[in-house]
Amino acid sequence: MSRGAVDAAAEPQTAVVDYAGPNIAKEMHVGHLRSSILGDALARTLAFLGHQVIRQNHVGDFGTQFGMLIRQGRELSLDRGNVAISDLDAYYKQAAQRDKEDPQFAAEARQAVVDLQHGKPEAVSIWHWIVHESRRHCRELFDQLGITLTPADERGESFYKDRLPKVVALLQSALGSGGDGPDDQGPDGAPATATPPGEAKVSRAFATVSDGAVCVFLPGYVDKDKKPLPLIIQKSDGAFLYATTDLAALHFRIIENKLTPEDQAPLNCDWHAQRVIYTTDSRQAQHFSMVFDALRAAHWDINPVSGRPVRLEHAAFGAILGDDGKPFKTRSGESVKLRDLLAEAVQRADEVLLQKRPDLSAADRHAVAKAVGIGAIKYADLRQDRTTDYIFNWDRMLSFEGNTGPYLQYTYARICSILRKARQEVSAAPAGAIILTEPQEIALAKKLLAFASAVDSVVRDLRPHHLCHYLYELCGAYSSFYENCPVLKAADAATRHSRLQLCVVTAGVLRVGLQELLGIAVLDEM
RNA sequence: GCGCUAGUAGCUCAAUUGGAUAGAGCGUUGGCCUCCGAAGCCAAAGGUUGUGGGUUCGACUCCCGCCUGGCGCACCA
Repeated sequence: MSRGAVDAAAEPQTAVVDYAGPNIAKEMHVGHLRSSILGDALARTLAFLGHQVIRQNHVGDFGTQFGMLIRQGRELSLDRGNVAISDLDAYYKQAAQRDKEDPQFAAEARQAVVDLQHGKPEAVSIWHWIVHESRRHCRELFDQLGITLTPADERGESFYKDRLPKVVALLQSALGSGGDGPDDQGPDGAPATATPPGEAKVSRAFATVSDGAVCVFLPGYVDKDKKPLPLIIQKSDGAFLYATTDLAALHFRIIENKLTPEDQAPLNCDWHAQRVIYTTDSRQAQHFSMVFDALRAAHWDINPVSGRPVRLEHAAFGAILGDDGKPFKTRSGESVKLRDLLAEAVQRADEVLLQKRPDLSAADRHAVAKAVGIGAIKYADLRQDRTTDYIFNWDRMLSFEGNTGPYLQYTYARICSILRKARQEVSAAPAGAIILTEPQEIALAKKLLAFASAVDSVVRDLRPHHLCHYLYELCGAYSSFYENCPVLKAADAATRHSRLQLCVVTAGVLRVGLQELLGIAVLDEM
């Protein structure tokens, strides 16, 4: 019962899960929570079903903000290898403050960007140091959260920087006009290009220059004045943008599939993605819609191996709100640091355990508190339909009652308790049939059989809350069974054995579902 | 203004994608520990699914209008 009777997918796919990583110059905050938890649950579930999953942490590590950070870093040059950025936010704020107030600092910061982009060793060295420290910080939090991202999964903006000019050039060539490429007219009659009169001759080109910026015009997108809305891939000053990097990343993941000598991150398996999933908040829905459409228009969405279109999905999610229904912030209006949030969860769980389990040693209690506190946060997030906003409430998620992480963990621990006792009493586990007579036994067995379809709906719709809902109902079915059907004290040996088997299977499904698929730790005792 | 999204019990959320009497938890009320972990179980009360039309044998779900909230809409990510 190691898989809960779930078969591997008939047609395994190569799927990229892009966790849409944090901006590396700042400390991680509550805004990164859903992306990490959701992306990881999806990656874990896809992998469990036998798909080849390529996890990607697409960190923001090459933006203009690095200019001032590098400039700031120059003053910490002594023993840089031993200096840690203990508080990235403070460091960032300090740099931003000086950038604002000190014109000379700002000028040097701008120069530092150029230095970085030209590979000047001094700037690159400081950049490496900042990135290294940030990476350490991220890894620490991912470890705490039980996120399966590793350093090898990290490809940020810097990874794609050398590919951006080529991407723009390719999109500017006639590439998109071949075959059944985009028409010059959108379906609603809107022109597919907004090329100024002087440049009208490039109308067959796919990407066009408008107001000095390289743009891709796609049918169906208009701005406030009903004029065609471009996807800008190169600014008028020559700089590249988020959309450029996303297109370059998609091109790399689907088509390119090879490294250059400069690339730092390894290519640990054959890419050529058949499915690409982004977990970012819903505000970016239009951005991804346009990027995907641009990719399709360029025919870059065709997998070179299968010749079939790649499944491109934006697993958008809503905001985390405070009790007042407004974005979750600290009392002083700052964004909540992820580190503080996790610490508070563990602390609160520890306080509850102090009441419930005064017999535990401090060390044991803390270990349980960690699993319970982190699990509570993750479950509270995953149990909600990702597309909607939800209200973050400590008391609700940690109440240990009702549809919460702790309740599911508790149910699992209770089963384990029975199994421990059974092993003590049973010398040899006899093979035998499961006999279903009591209504609670039948209900539990039926529930167990529904596991596979719950898992399936997670990857079909990218909705882990279906699995949460299922696991919660399974726990309810088990609890009813537990109340009404004695296991260890069953009337006869066959019934006892049968019920023990039901316990084993239920525990197996809970362990797989919670721990392996959702990334929520289970405990034999709590 | 245009687009996306949401509105379901006092509160927080579901509803297997159009199926039978709209389900849970919290809270409220009442039961169940000499019995495998009561962080549990059983039961009750609580609904004109924002609103007005339409399609359908059948609508929380699909279509149209309206109301309310959130978000987005040319060189940020």
